Amino acid sequence: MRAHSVLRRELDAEVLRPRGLTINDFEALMHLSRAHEQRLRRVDLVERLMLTPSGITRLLEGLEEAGLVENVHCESDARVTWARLTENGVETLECVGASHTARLRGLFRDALSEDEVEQLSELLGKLPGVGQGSCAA
Amino acid sequence: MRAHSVLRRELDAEVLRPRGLTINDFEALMHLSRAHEQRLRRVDLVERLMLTPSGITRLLEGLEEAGLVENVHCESDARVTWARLTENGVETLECVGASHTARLRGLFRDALSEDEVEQLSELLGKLPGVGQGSCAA
DNA sequence: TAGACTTACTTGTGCCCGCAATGATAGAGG
DNA sequence: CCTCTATCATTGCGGGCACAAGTAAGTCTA
Repeated sequence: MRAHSVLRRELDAEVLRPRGLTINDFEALMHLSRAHEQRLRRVDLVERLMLTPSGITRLLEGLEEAGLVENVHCESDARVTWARLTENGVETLECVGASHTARLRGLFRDALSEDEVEQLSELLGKLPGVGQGSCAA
Repeated sequence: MRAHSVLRRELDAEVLRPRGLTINDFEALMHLSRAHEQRLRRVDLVERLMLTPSGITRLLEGLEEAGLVENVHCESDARVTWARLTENGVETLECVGASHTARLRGLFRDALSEDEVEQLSELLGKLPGVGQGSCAA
């Protein structure tokens, strides 16, 4: 719990806040950029970010307003609306991504060896519900 | 990050919500119960719970309203107001505490061996800013 | 094909909490 | 004794997110 608080605050303050983004904004962009055709359904983001559907709706509202993401409605299933990364979104992610992940790595590397990071990752992965789903960080 | 989300939600939903408490409420009570004379300054709670002063103020507002904590003003330093566990607070903590910590342990024990829990704790403790301060959980 | 159920998403509401600004007290130094 | 700074705490404000309820669309069953 403490570990999470510390890391989250650090990342948030140093890298994202200056650009007006939150950690979840960033992770959403990250997942989109890796997805096929840079687009994902709401439900997919719900699972990947561990938020509720309503949280995702509001998060994407903000991202769309910022011009980083756009809505594309699906032809085969009218219930789903794709969230797709815009050109602008790709660029922003490239700018922010480097310093974000660098900082993240830095925080761990400063404190832990390569092996220890590996161990930690493995241990946390064993916790219930954590195993599946690739993590942006 | 995923690990934290999963655990937190689990604990919150199963044990605390039915009693109208949050995880931070619970941890505050926990720290108070261990403290000398069941009382702590705001700043001490700030550090232990990793919240900001304003967060602690509001949190204690709620606990006081619920009758679990009471304010006692310090004679040697008029700036500080002790937060002290009430009789009612002690009882509530005893009721909730058992099932909460049991569940917490259960979540880890199901997934990790005793040694692994130890390893995990040690690894996380190495992260910057996490080391100092005893954790309620 | 009608009705029941599931799935995908949105909206209203409210809580928790951080940030910035403020007040109040304590201690240090001239 | 009187500032000046550090420390403890609270308040106004806003954002992020969960919960509950609602809508729309797909799927299954008879």
